[in-house]
Amino acid sequence: MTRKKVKLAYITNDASRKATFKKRKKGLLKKLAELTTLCGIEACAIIFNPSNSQPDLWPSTLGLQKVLSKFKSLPEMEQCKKMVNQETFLRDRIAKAADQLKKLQRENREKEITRLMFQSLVAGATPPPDLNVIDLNDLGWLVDQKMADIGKRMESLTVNRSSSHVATNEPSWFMEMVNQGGNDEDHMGFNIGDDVIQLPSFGEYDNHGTFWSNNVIFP
Amino acid sequence: MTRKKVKLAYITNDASRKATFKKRKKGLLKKLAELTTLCGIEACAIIFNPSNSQPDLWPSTLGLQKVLSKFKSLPEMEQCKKMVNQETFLRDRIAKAADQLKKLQRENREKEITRLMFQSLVAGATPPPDLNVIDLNDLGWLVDQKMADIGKRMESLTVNRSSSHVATNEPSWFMEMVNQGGNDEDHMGFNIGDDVIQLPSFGEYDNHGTFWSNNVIFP
DNA sequence: ACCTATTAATAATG
DNA sequence: TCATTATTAATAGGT
Repeated sequence: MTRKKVKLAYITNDASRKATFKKRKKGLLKKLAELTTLCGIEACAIIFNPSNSQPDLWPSTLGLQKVLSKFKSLPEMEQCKKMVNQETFLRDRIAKAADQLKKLQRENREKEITRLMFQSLVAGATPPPDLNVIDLNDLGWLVDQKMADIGKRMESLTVNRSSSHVATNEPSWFMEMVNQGGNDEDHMGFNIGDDVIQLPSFGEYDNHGTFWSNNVIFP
Repeated sequence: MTRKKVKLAYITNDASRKATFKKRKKGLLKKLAELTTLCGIEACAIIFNPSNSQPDLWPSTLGLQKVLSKFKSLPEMEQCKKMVNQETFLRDRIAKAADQLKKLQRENREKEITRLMFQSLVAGATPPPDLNVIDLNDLGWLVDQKMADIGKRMESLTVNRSSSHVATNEPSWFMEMVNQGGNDEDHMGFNIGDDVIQLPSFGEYDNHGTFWSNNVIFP
């Protein structure tokens, strides 16, 4: 979980696997200790270690025995309830990944349409060749949104012309376009001659009730 | 582990404890699943849940039984070896905390003496009233160090007078004093009239073999 | 339940 | 192996 996002798969390299095992076992047992302390519960763990023949146990043998006997004293039916198995975990993980994928796809779609919009604004630019109905719909929606934002902005400027403080109801994407400072990463842009036009990123701050077509495409 | 550093103690508030239990149990089991996958080992956990009577188990009952029987089949002696108990964890944690305390105390000492040094440099400043022998020793040592650094810096400037690139053997604390840009936090300073003099922070970059008295005071 | 600021865990490296 | 550091993951408190 650092320097690199680790793939959840058996680590084939012996040294790495051993090192990871050591670190993660330590971290896991620490977590378990914290859980029992924080929540005042009983719990135990048995971790077999192929290179040691003896398993790592937590908590001490006595505590472990206590938990085990308590567990064994439960009727079988009770033991099976509330069971958490690998399948549950995998389903959970897949669902999460799918959610994130969907979110990213929506973001990408938004950025793509935004790029289209600005591309279309450039005088003499070749029109994007392959716009289908869905693209055009989204593009139209986005343009409407932006125009509305600009309208609000103008109104705000008119109303607050004499006041010195910044109006609070400005669309943030507009502010981002105005304030071009800061880091250039993640920004889209295009060139006209030697001028670079910075486009806003329309990220998290652009939450005007998104209604993108890929809500349908990726339900 | 966020928004606030949590104290490792039983959570008395019922709702908080329940929420924490839920979150942490989930995290713990995820870690356990990862450990088994990454390292190709067998492990299990039993977590009793006071509000549910049924314990949370991992992995599925079958896997758990397998691990348990494997464990029970070991001779008692083997079971006890490699045992990790709460005392070990507490000792570990205490040792770690003590180390960090020591480190911080050393850093504080260093900053304090540095502050003294610069205070003493101000013309007409009232001399700090309660300097004992140890303080004076450290102060003298620090002054010697800084003078040596300054000497090196001057030499470096003399040697490299005509070259345009920055000499690499400059003491970093000196560079920090010269380059006053960036954030002001963590810097010490004092005023003369309306001028603010920024002092360097002597943090991690000031590792000229520190030899502070609190090495003795806090062994 | 979800969010995000913050702390904790840890992969890679020396 | 141990320490460091850059990065990701877990999660406390709040909505």
